[in-house]
This record gives sequence, structure tokens and C-alpha cells, in this order.
Amino acid sequence: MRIFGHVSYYRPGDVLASRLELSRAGLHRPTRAGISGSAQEGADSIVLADQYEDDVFGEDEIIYAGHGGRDPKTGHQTTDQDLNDRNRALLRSQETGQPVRVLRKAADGYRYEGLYRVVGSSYEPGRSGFQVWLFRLVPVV
DNA sequence: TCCATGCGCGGCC
DNA sequence: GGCCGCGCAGTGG
Repeated sequence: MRIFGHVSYYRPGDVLASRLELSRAGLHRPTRAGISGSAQEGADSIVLADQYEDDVFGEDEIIYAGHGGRDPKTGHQTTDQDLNDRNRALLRSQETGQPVRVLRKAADGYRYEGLYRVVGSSYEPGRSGFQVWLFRLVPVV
């Protein structure tokens, strides 16, 4: 059963040591993938891990780059992203307005940043010039 | 360097 | 609908 919103007793600011712990806690179930969710229900959680060059973690908003088109070695986008199921999940979240748990890689592990809502999306050239999905998330008040 | 782990989707009853 | 297999991933020992 997919859970949207807070999970168990975990609250923003909590730090877990690894992706495995995030998974066991239910904060972010996939052990490697950055987007948790389905095209039909939407995304329930995402992870920012300094892997995508087009990410922006701002004071009052997050720009989260969509999935795909990336060279794992260089970290740069090397092809246009496509509308895959993970990106569809975030588009779906924008439609439903369901909150998305945001986790962010930190020095000591993965920090639970809190609940965000997907309020915008675009498909445009990123830093490397290839088309990327960009999702705009703002904190849930 | 290698590979485990969790899961969404699609195919097939 | 339920089960199974496939492919893949914002890791990590």
C-alpha cells in the first residue's frame, strides 16, 4: 500500500544513514531509484542525491530533474529524456496534488526534508542542452 | 569490480 | 484480478 504524506514517526529533519534504511522505514522504498511511485497513483517520494545536474534545491522551491538521459559516469545529460513511467508519476502528482516526501542526500546520510507538492512541470533544454523534464515542487504548508 | 535489492509494468492465464 | 518475470535504478559494501 502506497503511503502519501508522513510515514510512521518520521518528521522533517530526521536523517537516516542509507538508502536501505530509507527503504526499510518506508520513507522511500526503492533502494536505488530516485522516484518512488507509479504512473497511475503518482509519486509518494523522491530523493535528491546530487546526481542530476539540472536539480536546484532552493529556499522555497525545488527544481527536480526528471529521470533518464544521463551518463552515470559524468553525471551529465547525454540524450533527451523521455516520458517514462517515473516522470509520468510526477506529472500525475501534479494532477492529484498529493504530497511528495522529499529526501536529500547529506554528509551524514539522507535527510527528510518534508512534504512538497508538485506545482509545475516543463520539458526544456537543461544544462547540457538536451531536453529534460523539470518538476517544480514547493513545501506543503 | 562486482552485484545484491525493491518494485512497476506488461504478458498471460 | 492475480501471478510471474523482466529490466532497471538519483546505492553501496
